Amino acid sequence: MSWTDERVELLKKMWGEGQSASQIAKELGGVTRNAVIGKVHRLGLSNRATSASAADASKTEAKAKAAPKKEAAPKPKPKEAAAPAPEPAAAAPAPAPRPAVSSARKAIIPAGQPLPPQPSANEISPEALAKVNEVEKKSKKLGLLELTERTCKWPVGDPATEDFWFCGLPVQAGKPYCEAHVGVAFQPMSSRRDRRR
DNA sequence: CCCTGATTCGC
DNA sequence: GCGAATCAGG
Repeated sequence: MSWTDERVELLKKMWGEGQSASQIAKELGGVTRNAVIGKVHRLGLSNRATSASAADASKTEAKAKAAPKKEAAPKPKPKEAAAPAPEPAAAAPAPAPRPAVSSARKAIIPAGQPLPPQPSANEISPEALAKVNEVEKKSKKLGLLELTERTCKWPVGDPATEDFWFCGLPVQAGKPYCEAHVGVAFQPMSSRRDRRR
């Protein structure tokens, strides 16, 4: 397969939509994700706000620091070495559905930033709960000793009885739970707004 | 081990 | 230009 105009267009489209290289490769067919990534680079469209790229970006920067950029180091007062970053949401893990770009090195963010479909990541969606309910049906019912790094560790049932097991479904990226359970495990905001008395 | 993208380098 | 191999990270 070659990179015809149409295929490139589809590549651009999907990449812009935030699809992963493997997904794009699968959709295109006849190419591997490596081919897709390679093409993406050659096309010049690269940086997309992703965790991997972000982490790698810092590495790359450190490695090939030839660009004459000024690292802003505003430290007029050498009193405190480390600036205490205000983290009000310490209690809530709150995984941002939209990973904001840590810092645009060079205005690389296109104007029409295509955001991935984000229905409404707020509150606990009934769908998520239903999903969990369904997941529990086909959970692998693993025992504690059967859990591995990539098995969902969501407990199901009553630990005091025999009706207790762990979900055990495959997790993906370093998360402790499967997709469904991640949805209910991490709830950015509580349904309670303000405690009023 | 599953996945992600980034980079390299022979073709 | 292409992409497999490799690298680096979650």
